[in-house]
Amino acid sequence: MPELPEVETIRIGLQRLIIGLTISNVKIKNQKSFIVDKISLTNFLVDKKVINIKRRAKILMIDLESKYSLVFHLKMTGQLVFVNQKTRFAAGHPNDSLINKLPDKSTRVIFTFSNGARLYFNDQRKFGWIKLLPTNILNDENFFSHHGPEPLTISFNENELKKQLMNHPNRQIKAVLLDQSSIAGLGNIYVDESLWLAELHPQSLVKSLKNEDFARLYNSIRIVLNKSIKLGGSTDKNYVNAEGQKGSYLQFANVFRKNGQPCPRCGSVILKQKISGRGTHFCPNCQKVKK
DNA sequence: CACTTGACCTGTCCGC
DNA sequence: TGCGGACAGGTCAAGT
Repeated sequence: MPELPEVETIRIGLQRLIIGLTISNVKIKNQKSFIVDKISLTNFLVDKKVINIKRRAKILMIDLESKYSLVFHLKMTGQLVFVNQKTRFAAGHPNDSLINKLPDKSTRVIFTFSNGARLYFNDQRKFGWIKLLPTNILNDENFFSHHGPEPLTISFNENELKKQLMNHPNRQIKAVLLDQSSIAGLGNIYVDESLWLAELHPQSLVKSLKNEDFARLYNSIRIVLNKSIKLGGSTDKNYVNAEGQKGSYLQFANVFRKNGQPCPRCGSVILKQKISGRGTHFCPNCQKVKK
C-alpha cells in the first residue's frame, strides 16, 4: 500500500492527533511485527510523551521524549489508526465502519495513551515492521544512505533527478523509479501515473531519455505526488489515514487500474503488462518505448 | 550489471 | 460449493 503520499497523509494526521500524548501501554499481538525487549519498552517507551512525527521515504517516525523513536514501515497492508475511546461510538461518527471495529484480526500491535486513546497497527499480510531506535540515529542521514532524495523538497530539481536516474543508464525507467535508492517514496501507483503524465514508456532505458524527458518526468512526479497528498492518498484495498478514512486519489488516476479503458489524453485503450516484475499500466499510443 | 524468481504473509477473485 | 492458481500498494536475497 503506502507510498510517499499515504505515509505523509498519516504523518499529518498523527501530528494533529497524538503529539503531547503519553504512551501508557503497548500490547504486541504479533511478535514479528515489533521485535523489542521488555527493558527497552520499560525504559524508553512506556510513560513517554510523543514530541514529534516525521517521515523519510516511506518510513514514519514517532519521536518520544525518551530520545527514542518508534519507526514504522507499513509495506503493503500496514495501517496506523488512532481511536479516541470516548468518541468512537458517538452518533454520526464518520468512520464507524472501521474505527468501531478495532481491534480486528489484522491488528498486530496496540499502543494505549494515558488518556485512554489508542493507536492500532494493523497489517493484514504481516510484512510491515516497527522498531524502537535512538532518535539521533534517525536524524543522521547515514541511516537513510540506501535512500535517494525526497522528491518534494525544494533542493530536488530536474538535474538531481537526472543525476540519480543516470546511475543506472541501462535499466528500464520504471525499475529505476521503483528503486528507493534512486528516488525515495515512489511505488507502483505513482510510478505508473508519473510515467503516463510525462509520456514515457515504462520500459524506456534511462540512457535513451533526453533532457526534456527528464524535465517532464520531474514535473510529473511532483504534480502526481502533490495531488495525491491533497486528496489524502490512494486507497486500493487496505490504505486508510490515521483516522481510518480512505484516500480518493484513485478516483482521479489516469492509468493505474484503468486497463481496458480509454486513455484520457488520446483515447487509445490502456494496457496492463508485467514490467519490472510489477503490474504496469500505460497507454501504448502516447507512451512509446525508447531504447 | 541487470533481470527474474522466490520469500515473507493473508485475503480475494476468477476459472474450472 | 470447492479447489487451485494468480494477484495485490513493498523490499530482500539468491540465482541466471
